[in-house]
Amino acid sequence: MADTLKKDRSAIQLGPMEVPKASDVLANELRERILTGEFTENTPLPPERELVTQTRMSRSTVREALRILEVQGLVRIKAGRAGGAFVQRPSKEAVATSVSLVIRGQQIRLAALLETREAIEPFCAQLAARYRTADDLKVLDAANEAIADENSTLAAFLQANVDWHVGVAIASHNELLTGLMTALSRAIYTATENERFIDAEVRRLTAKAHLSITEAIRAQNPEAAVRRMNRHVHSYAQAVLEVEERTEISVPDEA
Amino acid sequence: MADTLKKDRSAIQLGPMEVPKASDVLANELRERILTGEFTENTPLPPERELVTQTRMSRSTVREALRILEVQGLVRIKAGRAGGAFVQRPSKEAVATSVSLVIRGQQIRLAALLETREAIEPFCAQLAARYRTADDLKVLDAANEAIADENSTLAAFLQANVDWHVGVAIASHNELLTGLMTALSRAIYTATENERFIDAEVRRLTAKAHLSITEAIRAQNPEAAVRRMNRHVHSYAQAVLEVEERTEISVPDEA
DNA sequence: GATGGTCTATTGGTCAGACCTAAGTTACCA
DNA sequence: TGGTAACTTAGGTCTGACCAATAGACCATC
Repeated sequence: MADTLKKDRSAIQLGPMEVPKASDVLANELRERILTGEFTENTPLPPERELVTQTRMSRSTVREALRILEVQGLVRIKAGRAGGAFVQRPSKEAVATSVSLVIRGQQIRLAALLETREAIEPFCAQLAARYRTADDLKVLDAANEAIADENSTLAAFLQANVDWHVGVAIASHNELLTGLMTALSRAIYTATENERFIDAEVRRLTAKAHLSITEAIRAQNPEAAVRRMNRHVHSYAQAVLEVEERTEISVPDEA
Repeated sequence: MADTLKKDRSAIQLGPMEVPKASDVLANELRERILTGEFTENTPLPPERELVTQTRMSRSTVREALRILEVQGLVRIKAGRAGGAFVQRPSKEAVATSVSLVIRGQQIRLAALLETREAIEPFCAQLAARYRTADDLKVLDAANEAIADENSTLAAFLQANVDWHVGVAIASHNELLTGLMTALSRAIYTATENERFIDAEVRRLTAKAHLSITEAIRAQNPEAAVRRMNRHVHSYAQAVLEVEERTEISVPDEA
C-alpha cells in the first residue's frame, strides 16, 4: 500500500531546475543583444551606475555581469573618463585561451596535440594557398628567415617556428582554424621546449620543409601545399614520438 | 641647465606599464595553482570570507576573481552550506562555448563552418576507427537508427545527425577535437535548421553514408573511415552551398 | 518508523554607500 | 600660446550589512 503510494507520487518527474543568478540574467541579456548585432562593435555600453538605475540591480551585480562578458571576450573595459564597457566580437584570442586552458588543465598528451595538428594544419595550408594575400606571405618569409639562422638559440628557433605555423593559419583566413592553431602551437612549443631532439639536422629539415610549403602557398597551389604540409607535420610528429618513447615517458611524470 | 637635467632624467627609459587589477592578480594566482595540479579536481577553495582575510582584499575583489575562474571553467561554485568554489578542469564544454561565441559573434559564413568541418572530421573518423570502444559504437548505432526513421520531424533528424557526428568525435578520444566538433555541429545545426534543401533524398543519402562510415569504424579500418567521411562531409557541403547560391545569399543579410 | 517541519550554522548572492584612481575637459593664468 | 590646475566622469576597491540556499540535527506527527 505504502509502496504503491510511493510509486504514484514519484511518478511525477522533475529534473533539477536552474535558478539563474541575477548577474547571469544581466549577462545573458547583454550577450544576446551583442551577438545578434543589436550593439555593433565598439558601441559603449551605459556606465555601470546607469545600468544600476536601469536594471535596479546593485552595482556589484552589474559589475559581475560585465566581468563575465569581459572574460568571454564580448566587451573590453576601460577605466577613466570616457571609459566603460565597449562591445567587442570574440575573436581567435578567446578560442586560443580556452583551448590553452583545456590543454593545460587536462594534461593532454603530447601525442594528442600532434595528432590534432595533423588533422588541422594540412587543411590550413590548402586554404592558405587559395586565399593568401601579399601580407600573409611577408609574415611567412620573415619567419623562414629567422628559422634559417643556424646561430639562433633554441628559443628563437621555436618561436620562429610558431610564427610560421600561425602565419599559415592566418593566411587561411579562417578565424576558427587560426584560433585553434595558435593555441596548439603554443602548447607544442612549451611541450617540446625541453626536448633534446631538436638538433641541427632537425632544424635544417624544418627550414627546408617550410620553404617548400611556403612556395606552394605563394604559387597558390593547394594540392602541393596540403601534400607537403601533411608530410611535414607527420614526420615531425613521428620524430617527437620516437624520442618520447626512447626517453621512457619522462614528461607526463612531472604532473 | 634645466634642459640637460631633463635630458639626463629621460635617459631612464620605461615602457608603458601594465597595472593589473587586484581581481586579476588573485585570479591568475589561483589559476596557476589549479593548472599546475596543486589543487586537484573537486578540491574546495577556501570560503570567500576566508580568502578575504588571507589576501587582505575586499570581498567584492575576491568574488570577481572567482567569477573569472568560473567563466573560464576552472571552478564550479555552489551556494549554501558546504558550498563554495570547487576546482574543476576545463573540458570540452569550455571550448565549445567559446567557439560558439566566436561563430555567432563573427557572423561566420556557413561556408567557413563547413570548410572547418571538412578539415577536422575525416581525421576524427580515422582516430575513431583506431580507438573506438564498444560504448562508442552503441552511440553511433542509436543515432543511425534515429536518422533512418523517415517519419521523424526535421528537428529530430538534425538532432540525430548532430549526435552521430559528435559521437564520432567522442570515439576519437581526443578532447580537443571533440570540443571543436561539438561547437561546430551545433552551429551547423542552427544554420541549416531553416534550410529547405533537406528532403527525403538527402536524408536517405545521409543515413546511407553514416551507416557505411560506422561500419568502417566498427571494423577498425581507418583508411576506409577517413575516405568515406571525407566524401560525406564534402558532398554535404557542396549540397548546402549550391542551395545557398541558388537562394541568393539570404542568410547573411539578416545580420 | 517514515515523513515532514523547525532551527541553526555556513556559505554564496545582493545591496547600499563611500572613497580611490584613471583619464579626458575646461578654464585660467603666465 | 602653452601649460597646468581644477573639474568631471568613469571604473576599481573597500566596508558592512542583510538575503537566500543548503546541510545537518532535532523534533513532531501520523
